[in-house]
Amino acid sequence: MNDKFFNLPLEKQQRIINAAYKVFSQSSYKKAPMSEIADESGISKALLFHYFTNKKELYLYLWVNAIEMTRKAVREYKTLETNDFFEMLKRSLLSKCSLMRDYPHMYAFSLRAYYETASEIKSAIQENFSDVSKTSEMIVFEKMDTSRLRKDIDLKTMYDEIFYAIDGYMLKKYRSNRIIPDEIELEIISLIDFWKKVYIQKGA
Amino acid sequence: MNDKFFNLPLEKQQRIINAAYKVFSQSSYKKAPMSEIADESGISKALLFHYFTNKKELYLYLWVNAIEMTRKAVREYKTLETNDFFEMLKRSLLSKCSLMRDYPHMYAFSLRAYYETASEIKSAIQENFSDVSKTSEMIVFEKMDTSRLRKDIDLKTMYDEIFYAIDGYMLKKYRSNRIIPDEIELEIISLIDFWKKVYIQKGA
DNA sequence: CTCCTTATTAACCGTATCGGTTAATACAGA
DNA sequence: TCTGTATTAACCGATACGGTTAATAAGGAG
Repeated sequence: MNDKFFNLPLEKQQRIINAAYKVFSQSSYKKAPMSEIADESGISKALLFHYFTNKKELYLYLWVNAIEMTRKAVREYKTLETNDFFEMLKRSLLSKCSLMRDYPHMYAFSLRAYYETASEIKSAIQENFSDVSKTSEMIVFEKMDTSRLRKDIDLKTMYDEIFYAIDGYMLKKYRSNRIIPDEIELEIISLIDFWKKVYIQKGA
Repeated sequence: MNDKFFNLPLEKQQRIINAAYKVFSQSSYKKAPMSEIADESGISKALLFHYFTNKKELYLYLWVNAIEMTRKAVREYKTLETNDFFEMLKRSLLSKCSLMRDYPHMYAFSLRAYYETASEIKSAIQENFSDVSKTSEMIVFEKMDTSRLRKDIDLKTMYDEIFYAIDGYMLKKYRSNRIIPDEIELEIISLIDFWKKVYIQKGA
């Protein structure tokens, strides 16, 4: 890629990669056209190809960028510096909301990219990701303080169910094209409060 | 459309419309090619166009068909003939699993079709659907026996959260390409058992 | 204003794919 | 062998694709 991209005003950089996140999150790699990304970001296709040598390079840049920014946000929100499960959950989701403010379609992009089947892309993708999600799950389970949680329910199921719900919630938001970080943040917080009420042992 | 389609052996009919459900569930209407549907169902494109006059007609046929079959399955499983919420949920999901055995990609298709933006399609779609999902939610709330449920939690949130989780669960299945009805049925049942344990008032 | 560098794009290229058609073939049964 | 039907290969014009090129616009230095 062309390093001059980084000399662009930050707002323009963001406009371009956001357009790319959007287009790549709505279609598969193969069916997502560069021209649509150019149109969406308000620049010419030629300029887009001036900054990114080809489609594959742009896509992989987006991928690496997404992982990096996610890691950074998780760190900034001190997500793993607590052992209260719901606090951890909250920090994790708030960090995602903050990312969403700058990059509304990054979350959907990541989800889709992980399952991307295009051969040119597939290999480069999956290696660096399985550790991110899998090991973070491990860390959570190791650090988690379970003493205040109900004893009669299976924690793994609870954990899975909560993440299913978050994915389902976000899916609905994306499908209906309502990506409003403030609204999402509020609703997520109220969902977490709901889960706390449900899963924390009475009297604990 | 050509009525001769219905003279085809049922297995072949199903192969064709399943291929169509699959392709239309993976790409938007505009980007889903008829040739892919033909290939996927093992017939020539020309024959596909012989049975369905054009792409739009096929799509709308799939849509009407999906609604009709869903309604039928809900009826067959006597979904609304109980007022136990979890029983209702179970019947509703088991009916979907049974549909999934014949039409694995219908669920994903319906979800996507509802939010389809292509102008040629949009108008024809949304009218007949909002009643299906909205009023069924109404019916559930009207019929629902809440006496055994925990009094300290908000029922609407519980309802929403459960359906988010189911959507999130199914999303994962589709993304990872694991549509195995028997497996899904088992996992769904165990999720429902989990919810029962969580939401039913102790001692009720 | 002139010159030079850099940012930006319109126009283009060859190829692939699209929705849809046509004319010919394979196949069945009488 | 004839006849009607099921099926497809080959084709059509249009469009969209990834990527390039050559020219223009913009900006800053002298």
